[in-house]
Amino acid sequence: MAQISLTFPDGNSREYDAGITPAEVAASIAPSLAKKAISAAVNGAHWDLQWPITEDAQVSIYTMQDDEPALELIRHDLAHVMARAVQEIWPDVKVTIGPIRDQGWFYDFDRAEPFTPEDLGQIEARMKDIINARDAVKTEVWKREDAIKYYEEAGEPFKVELVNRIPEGEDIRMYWHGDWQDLCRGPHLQHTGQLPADAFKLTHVAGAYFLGDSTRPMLQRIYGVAFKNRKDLKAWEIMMEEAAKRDHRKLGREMDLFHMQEEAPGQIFWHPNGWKIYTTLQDYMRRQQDRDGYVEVNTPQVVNRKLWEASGHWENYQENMFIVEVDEDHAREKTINALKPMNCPCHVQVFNQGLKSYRDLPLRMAEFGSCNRYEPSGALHGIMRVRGFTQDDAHIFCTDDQIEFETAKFITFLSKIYADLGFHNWTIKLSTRPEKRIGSEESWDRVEAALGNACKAAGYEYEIQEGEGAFYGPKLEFTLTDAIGRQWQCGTLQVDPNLPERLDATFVGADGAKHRPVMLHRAVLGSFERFIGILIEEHAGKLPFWLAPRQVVVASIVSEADDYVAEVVETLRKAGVRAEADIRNEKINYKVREHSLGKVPVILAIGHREVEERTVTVRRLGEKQTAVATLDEIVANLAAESTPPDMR
RNA sequence: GCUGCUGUAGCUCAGAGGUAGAGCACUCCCUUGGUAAGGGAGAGGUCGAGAGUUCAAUUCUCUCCAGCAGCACCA
Repeated sequence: MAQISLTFPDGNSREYDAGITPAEVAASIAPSLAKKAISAAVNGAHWDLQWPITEDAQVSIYTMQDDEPALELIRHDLAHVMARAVQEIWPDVKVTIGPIRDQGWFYDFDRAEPFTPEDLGQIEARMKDIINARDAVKTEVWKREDAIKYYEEAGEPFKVELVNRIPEGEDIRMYWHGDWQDLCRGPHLQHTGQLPADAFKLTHVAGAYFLGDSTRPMLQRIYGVAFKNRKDLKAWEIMMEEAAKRDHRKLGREMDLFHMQEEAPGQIFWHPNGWKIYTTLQDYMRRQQDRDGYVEVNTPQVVNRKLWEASGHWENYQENMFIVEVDEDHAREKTINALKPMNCPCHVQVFNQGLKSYRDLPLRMAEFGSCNRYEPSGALHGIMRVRGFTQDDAHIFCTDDQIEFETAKFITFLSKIYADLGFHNWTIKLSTRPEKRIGSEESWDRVEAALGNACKAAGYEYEIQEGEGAFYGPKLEFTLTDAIGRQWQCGTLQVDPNLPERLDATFVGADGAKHRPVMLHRAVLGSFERFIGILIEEHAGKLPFWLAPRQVVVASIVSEADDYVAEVVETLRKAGVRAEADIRNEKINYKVREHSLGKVPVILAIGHREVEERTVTVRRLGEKQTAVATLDEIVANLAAESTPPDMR
């Protein structure tokens, strides 16, 4: 038999017979290692202990000490164990796929009856039995015909389809956990006893389409999470509770920011507190735009379908537009209009008024554009995904040659805004030409390069998303990470030569001839509604002082202080601080509790002492400690703090 | 839009085939209290909407609406 040379992490090499498995290699090193081993790395690939090694390779044996492979295997093996448990309890259930995901895994089943929460408990119990049985995991590579025949006989139509979908030349690998069998690429653990019986949890059931295809029947998906030990599972549970505490829908109610109701699904009734956040943010954005060379416009809400037909939106997005019909009782002839779902066609109309010269370019046209989209009911989510929203939208009309400079300028603009708003952790993704596209290869080459160069010029790295661009041009996406690690795609810049073409936008060039401008669609926040939702969750409601809708409550301790409370409030307001009085007949404990829950950043308490000394006792949200300040001091400090970051 | 679940007072939730309950919030009274709930009294509900079964429906059934979780979607 041929010999191969395996090199280990410590640099030593040993000769083995070709076809040796990592399990045997581990045994040759130490019996204890063979027992502890979970999988291996062979030339960097994650390798099952049972897979043969046929050529010289770098090999390392993984144990549960190696976090990444350990978690991958735990979650993946648990997916199989769960599917086995389900089929043991309900033999008529059909299995489909069960990949790992996030902190756990899911597995999709076809079953007439819905799974109930009680079923999940039963499945979990059975899974623990399987783990305790320490069943061996076995694997084999099968011929396609054999696998198909096997699944046909087993009555597993989804598996037959999955086997058929495996590309020619790829192994068709079968796995067994005990007697239970599944089609799987692997790798897997040695036996089910390597799984932690106390560090996983089935979280919920939901519908999911087979292979994500909404034209196919819906399956039932069971989600689970798993970790290496009980402690990590607990930490995850605490993290979930933390996320629930930050939920903007809950905080929106508690802080009296907004509400939504049945009569206007997906639309927001902003209360005074929430609207203060909104207008403060909008004022800030307007200042940034003004400074960065934008002009601001405002365009109609209800626009005749002719424009949407010309722009191409009618054809592609009619289903998602709010249609407004005006009938003959109201007008001479019936007209069909749509609430604008986006601002760009209207901006082209503004551009098209009068002749534009190359000297007018780049023309940066901004609008806080109120848009309405008929989003599918299942997509709605608090104020994050709504049917009525306002974009911080702008279109930069420019020449091809100006794309790179304008993009770099935009990235710099966006980075300052994110920094001002407290987001320092964000990334750029460049989406390149998709399969279905218009335009020449040369122009795609040029524009993709322009975007990439612009990122570098602005000093940022970017990640490429192959084939994810729009059919008419590439785009940049700006994704920020929040305080608890969630990612939000907010900013975007999209190159569009198509719409100017469709709506016949032109400018007169230096040569006296008409030319076609290109449009850069761009947004920093995305929509105010969603961004405010993100801000609320990022800060768990404790917004930075300048954005906090209620900044200061001046609370009396005794009613003799009422006049001085009024004076303090008045003085703060004159200094530009949002202050209000609380002179209710309640104890200071009660007032502190209530305003703390309302996330008011500063409470000024006023009793006899403060009245006499013309001071205030300052209590900051989240701090137990109080401090005494003179009225002059506190007004000066809070006025400074209330100043938006760009005006300091 | 799809699958599943949910809808009872402003909020959080309990409840039962015979037209409803708690805590907090609200109003009034007492209390003037020094940093996360002082005490008492009172008021408040077409039980999401419509239809059906029944002597009787908020409760059971169906349809619709909305919300929640996930999927699909996100120009």
